[in-house]
Amino acid sequence: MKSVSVEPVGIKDVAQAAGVSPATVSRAFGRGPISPELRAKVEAAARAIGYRPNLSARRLRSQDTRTIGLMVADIRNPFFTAVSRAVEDIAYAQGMRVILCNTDEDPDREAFYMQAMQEERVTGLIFAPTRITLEAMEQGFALDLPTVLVDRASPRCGHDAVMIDNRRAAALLVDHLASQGFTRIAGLFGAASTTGVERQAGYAAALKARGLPDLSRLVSPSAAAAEAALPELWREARPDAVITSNSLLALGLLKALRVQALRVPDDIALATFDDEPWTSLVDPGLTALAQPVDQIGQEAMRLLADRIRNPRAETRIVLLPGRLVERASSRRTSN
Amino acid sequence: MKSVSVEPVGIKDVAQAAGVSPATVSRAFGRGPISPELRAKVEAAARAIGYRPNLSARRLRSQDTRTIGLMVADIRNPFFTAVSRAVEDIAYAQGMRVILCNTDEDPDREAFYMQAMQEERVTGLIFAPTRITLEAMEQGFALDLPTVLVDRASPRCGHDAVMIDNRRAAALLVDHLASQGFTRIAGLFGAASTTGVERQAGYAAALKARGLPDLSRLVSPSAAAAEAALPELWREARPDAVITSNSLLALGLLKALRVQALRVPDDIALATFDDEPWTSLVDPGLTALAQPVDQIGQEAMRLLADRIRNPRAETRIVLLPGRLVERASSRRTSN
DNA sequence: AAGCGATGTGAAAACGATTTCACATGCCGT
DNA sequence: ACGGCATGTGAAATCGTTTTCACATCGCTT
Repeated sequence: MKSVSVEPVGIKDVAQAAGVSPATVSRAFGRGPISPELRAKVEAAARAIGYRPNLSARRLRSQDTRTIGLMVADIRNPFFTAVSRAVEDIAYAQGMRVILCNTDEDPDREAFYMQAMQEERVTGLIFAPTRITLEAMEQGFALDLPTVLVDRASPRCGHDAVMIDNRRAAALLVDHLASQGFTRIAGLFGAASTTGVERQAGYAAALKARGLPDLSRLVSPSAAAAEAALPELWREARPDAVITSNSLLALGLLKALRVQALRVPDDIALATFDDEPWTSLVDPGLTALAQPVDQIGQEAMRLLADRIRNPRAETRIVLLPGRLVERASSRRTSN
Repeated sequence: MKSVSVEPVGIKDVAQAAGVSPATVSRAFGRGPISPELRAKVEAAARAIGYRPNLSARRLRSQDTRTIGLMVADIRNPFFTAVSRAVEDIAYAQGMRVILCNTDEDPDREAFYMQAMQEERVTGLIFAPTRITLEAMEQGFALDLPTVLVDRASPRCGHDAVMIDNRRAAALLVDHLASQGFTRIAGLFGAASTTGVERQAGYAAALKARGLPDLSRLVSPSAAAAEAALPELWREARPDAVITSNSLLALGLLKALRVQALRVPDDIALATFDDEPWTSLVDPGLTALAQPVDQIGQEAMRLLADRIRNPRAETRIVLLPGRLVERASSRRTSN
C-alpha cells in the first residue's frame, strides 16, 4: 500500500528532479524569494520522490531549533499535565516542538536537564523550578536562554513568569472558611516549591488579620506525606478545617481522614488548591481553588515568544486570578 | 554568580585549548579509542571554557537522533500520563530524548505527527493509534521506522505492541459483577480505539457464556459522552450494573448518576477500567481493573530497543495482565 | 631483527540543509 | 537609451560534529 524509500532522499535529489539548484529547493520550503512556478515545480518533485526535510540539518545550519524545553516537577501532577497540554498545543500550532522533562522536585535533576536543554540549543524554556533553584536565581544565577517560569517565581529571579496570585488565593480560601465560622484552620503546604511557601504566607497573613491561629505544616508534596502528617496535625492542633496546597495533598489527606474515621465537614472541613474532575465526585464535594491551567500555559507561551523576540526587555510577572469553587466540604454544619 | 558565554564554543575551541585535534575531542566525549591522559586533558579544557556539545550537529553527522516519538491520544488521560512518565524515565536514563504528541484520537493529526516524526528522524516510535489508523496498518500501511504500539494493536498490523489482555480483563469485570448476582450488566466503551471495541467484545463474550444480555454502547471516549449516554441507557436497558472502559467514562457516568439520583451500588453497580487515585475516595469506592501502567511503559521501551537492534525480527505482542481491585461500587446489596 | 596486529592520533571528508554572495534579468524613471 | 533598483537564481561556503582514512608508535611473535 505504501512503498518505503529506504535510501535517504535529500534536497539535492529534489533539485535534480526539479531541474533547479539545491538553494532553490531550500527556498521553496523555507522562506526565500522564489517564483511561484519554480515553487510549484519543486513541490511536485519533492512529493514525487518522497522528500522529507531533515530537521537536524536544518537546525544545525539555521541555528534555530524551533524547540522549547518544558521542565516540570512531575507530569503526573494534574496541574502540570494540563499546563503541558496547553503549551504543546500552542507550540505545535506554531511549528515548534516541545521537549518534556520531569524534575521530581530534585535540584540535581534540574541541573542535569538544564544542561541537556543547552545541548539541545532549545529556542526557549518553560520551567517550574524548585525552591532551591529559584533561590539560586535570586542570588544571580541566570539561565542564558529565553526562559519563562511557571507556577513558581519571585520578583528578583530575573525571569518572566506566569502563575496565580498565590497569597491572594490562599487568603481567599482562608476567608471562605472563616466566613463559614471555622476558627481553627490548619494548612498542609508543599515544601519543595515556593508555591507552597507563598500559599502558606498568604494563609498566615489572612489568619493573622482575623486573629486566628496559624496551624500550618510544610510537608513533602505527595499524597503519602499528607496522609502521614494528618494524625499528628489532628492530635496537636485540633483543627476544624484544613487547607491543602495541591490536589495530591488533598488526596492523601482524604485517605487519612477516612482511616481516622473523621467526617467531612462535620469533624473537619476541607478546601484545597487545584480543582480536578474528581473533586466534585467525592462525598462531600471538595471546595477547591481552581487554577486557570490552560490560560497559564497559553500566557507562558506568549511571554516566551516575546522574550525570544526581545531578549533584553524588562522581565514581567503575570499573575492570573484563581477561582474559588465552593462545595460541601467547607460547609458549616450545625454543631 | 555564573558568567554567561555568549560566543558559541565548539569542539575546535576545546581542541585548541587542550592542544589536541578536534577528532580527539570528539572521541573523548563519544566512544572512541582514546588514552586516559588525553581524555582527562580534554575534559578539563572543556570544563574550563564551558563547552556544550551541539546535539543538532551530532545528530546530523551520526545519523542517530537518540530521540523517540511518543504519540498518544491525550496526555491528560491518566493512563497515558502514567505510561508517558514511565517511558520518559527509561528514555532519559538511556540518554534518549522523548518527543510527545497528542493526537486527540484524530487520524489527520496522527498523519501530521507521523510526518513530523519522520522529519525528526526519530530513532523509534511509541504509538497508541486510533482504530482508523490501526485498520490502515492491517491493510498493509506500515511505518518505516521502528515502532511499538501501546494500548491498541492487532495481530496483523505489522508492529510490536504492549497492552493488557483486554478481552480477558473485560471478562474479569463481567464475571466479578455476575458473581455478585448482577444480571443486567451494561457497558460503556470508547469508540475511537480498538481498545474500547476489544473490551466490548470480551464483555459480550463473557455475558453470552452466562446467557446474560448484551447491554453495551459505544460512545466517544470522554466524560461528557458518558454523562450524556446514561439517561438513554438507564431508560432503555434498565441495567443493574455498568462497566466503563476507562476512567474518563467512569467520571462522566458518576456525574450522570448523581444527577439522576441513582444510588451506587443499590440502584446500579459500577466497575471500570483504570484505577486512579480518586477511585478509592469516592463513595462508594469504585471497583476497577488496574492496568500495570509503569510496566507497560517499560515493556514498550524494551520492545522498541529490541526492534531498533533488529529491525527484521518477528513482531511480538506482549499482553500484560490487568488486576481487579474490588471495592464497594460492585458489592451486591440485599434488595 | 624484521614483521605484524593493536592502539591512539590527526587531517580531511561528510552529514543535509541554509545562507551568503555574485550575477543575470526585467522594469522603472529620466 | 542608460543607470539604478528590485527580484530570482545558482555556486559555494558554512553550521559543529562524527567518521573515515592514513599513519605513527608500541609490544609481540617468529
